[in-house]
Amino acid sequence: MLSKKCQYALHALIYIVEHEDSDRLTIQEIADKKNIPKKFLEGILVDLKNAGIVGSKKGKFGGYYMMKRPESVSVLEIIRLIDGAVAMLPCVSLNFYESCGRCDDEATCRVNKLFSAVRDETLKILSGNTLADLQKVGGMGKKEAKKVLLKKASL
Amino acid sequence: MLSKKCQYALHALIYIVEHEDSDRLTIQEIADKKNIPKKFLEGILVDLKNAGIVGSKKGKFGGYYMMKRPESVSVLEIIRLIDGAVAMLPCVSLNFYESCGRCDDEATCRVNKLFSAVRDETLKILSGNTLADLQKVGGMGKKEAKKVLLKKASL
DNA sequence: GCATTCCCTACCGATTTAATAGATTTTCGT
DNA sequence: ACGAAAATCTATTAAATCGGTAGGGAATGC
Repeated sequence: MLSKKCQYALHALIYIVEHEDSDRLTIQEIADKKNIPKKFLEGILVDLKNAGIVGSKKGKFGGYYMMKRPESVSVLEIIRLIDGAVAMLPCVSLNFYESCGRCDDEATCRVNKLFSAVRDETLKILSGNTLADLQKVGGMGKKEAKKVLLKKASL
Repeated sequence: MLSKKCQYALHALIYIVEHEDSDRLTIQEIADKKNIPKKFLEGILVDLKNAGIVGSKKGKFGGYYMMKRPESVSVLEIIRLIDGAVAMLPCVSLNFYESCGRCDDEATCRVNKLFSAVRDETLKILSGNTLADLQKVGGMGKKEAKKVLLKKASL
């Protein structure tokens, strides 16, 4: 499961992308519209800012806006930023690897093999789709959206 | 991430399947061989027993053994039993659904669509492979194993 | 009867999660 | 210069979860 923090981050980002025209969005507005605790969202946006994904302006008429282009921000990078590992086992994680301590040889470990496969399939989808891609599937039906999201992922 | 408990459960089960010939395996032996805290493993095996996956015998020369056939126990069912939801969001979980409270309509929610796709791909692999399938990929190389695991999953 | 083994209930400490509080700094309009 | 509005910083908290332990009880075989 993604943490609430990560879920909030994704929804907040999508909201920001959706409203790129209105050039400053306050924490308060995002919190209200997306039903996120304001103070909690505050910290999330700082993380996103430190990662260079959004920018901010202080003071009156300040607020947040996209820094990177939506088509260059993958969902994967948000998850890794906020939650860390995506893999279901530490010993198959690419970015947060740790030995599991149970198998003496990972190359022959059956569990390792299975969850490596799961990881690969998951990463394909999460790295292959950006905030911009999510915008596009907005109006589509379930089936069509899935097809598009998976096609994107197989590149 | 799977919990340690779930990782222990999978490794323990695989060990039991691998040693089906020696007809009783004690907690102590499994704990030693798989490097799992004995007392912790105790509780795990009770869960697996209550689910009808393994059986046990008390007293001297007692121990654990497989109750269900390895080819009828999917990895998915172990995970659901021990950890619960597999999906990355509560609102896309089939067995542990909860509303996320952020989107007013799940049918049009972009996040929901994306993680539904991830869930589908993940479930295909985890439900399509059993403890017996894991045995088979034991000796294979990475590439070959992956191919087999994914083929199994596409049925 | 005794050793062995599973089984049950309870507990514990550390960490993480989700959230809140309060004070500070920056910025803008007037 | 002033005041309102906004982001920012530091600290704290309450609750839940995780990983693990303790200790006794119950069944079984010799």
